[in-house]
Amino acid sequence: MNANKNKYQFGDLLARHHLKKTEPRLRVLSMLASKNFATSQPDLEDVMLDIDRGTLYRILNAFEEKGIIHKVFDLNGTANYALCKSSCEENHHHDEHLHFNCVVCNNVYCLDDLDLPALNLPAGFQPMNLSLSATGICPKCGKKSDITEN
Amino acid sequence: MNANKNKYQFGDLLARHHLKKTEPRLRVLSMLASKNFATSQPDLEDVMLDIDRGTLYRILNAFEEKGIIHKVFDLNGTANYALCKSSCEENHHHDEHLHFNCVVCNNVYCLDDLDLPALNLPAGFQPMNLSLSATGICPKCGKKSDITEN
DNA sequence: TTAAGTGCAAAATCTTTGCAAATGT
DNA sequence: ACATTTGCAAAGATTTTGCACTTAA
Repeated sequence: MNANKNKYQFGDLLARHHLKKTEPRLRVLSMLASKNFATSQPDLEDVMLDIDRGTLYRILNAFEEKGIIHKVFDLNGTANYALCKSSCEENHHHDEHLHFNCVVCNNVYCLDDLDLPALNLPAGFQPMNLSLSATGICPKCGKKSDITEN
Repeated sequence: MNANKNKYQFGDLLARHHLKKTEPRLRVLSMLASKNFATSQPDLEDVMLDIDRGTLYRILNAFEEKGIIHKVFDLNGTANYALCKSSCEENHHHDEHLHFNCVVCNNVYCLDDLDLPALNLPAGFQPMNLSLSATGICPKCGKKSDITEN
């Protein structure tokens, strides 16, 4: 079963980061794992009404500090969270990263495995991390409007 | 005189957008114009203690709606504001844009006139706006640490 | 003169924090 | 059994809003 497999994986993941395997944490992890785009704190809260808001903040902050998830800001400046890919789980995050912000559904897609073209910055700027973010229409919303037009 | 010249320019700018030329607005404009990086609301507030906080929010929102300034979020998710370049003053913002986020001073530099390399997105994603954001060390902070190392 | 903008104060949000009870190891 | 984590409630911070007064056009 996938759910069980994930539970093991998540338990492991938490253990590796010296975090106790608690129910709220596992639920946050599986929620984030189930989506291919980043989820905002309000959205998480809506789905997990029974988890205390303060606890949710603490969980998200802890996960972020440990590098389990990363935070991106959407068009409204709201923090959205996504699981880090395995390659950035241990301390250093990916160097290059594309975030696609859909103007319709407002979801943030993390398109990690895209090779970004080289970039030449003005003199003196020392980049540590590049992230390209695009706004536009995501496949899901693009499809919807096609249908509407029929 | 530069100050006077700016006042005229800003008055004009406001008029073009059907906004009254008020003192708080002119001060916000000249503050933003004086920097080559985006300024956060808290920073603006600190400098302009005598302008009411609510008014400041309203001014910034009005400017943003009119396309006079644009908003970018820094590493902490705080909104930072910068004057739009002339090319994006009228309604549509620049398509391509580089924001450089300094991890030391936390300033956000808008490096507009940089040509971004072409990018190929996964199928279905329709980009409307691309913006590359980098984190790293800005020239000013890079220089400081050089000196410290001597 | 009058519509728009400001300042002040109150409300609505959003986020963090302290502490006692519950939970994982 | 003990250190962590949770839930609840209170405190802080941030942002928005209503309204009377002021100001630019």
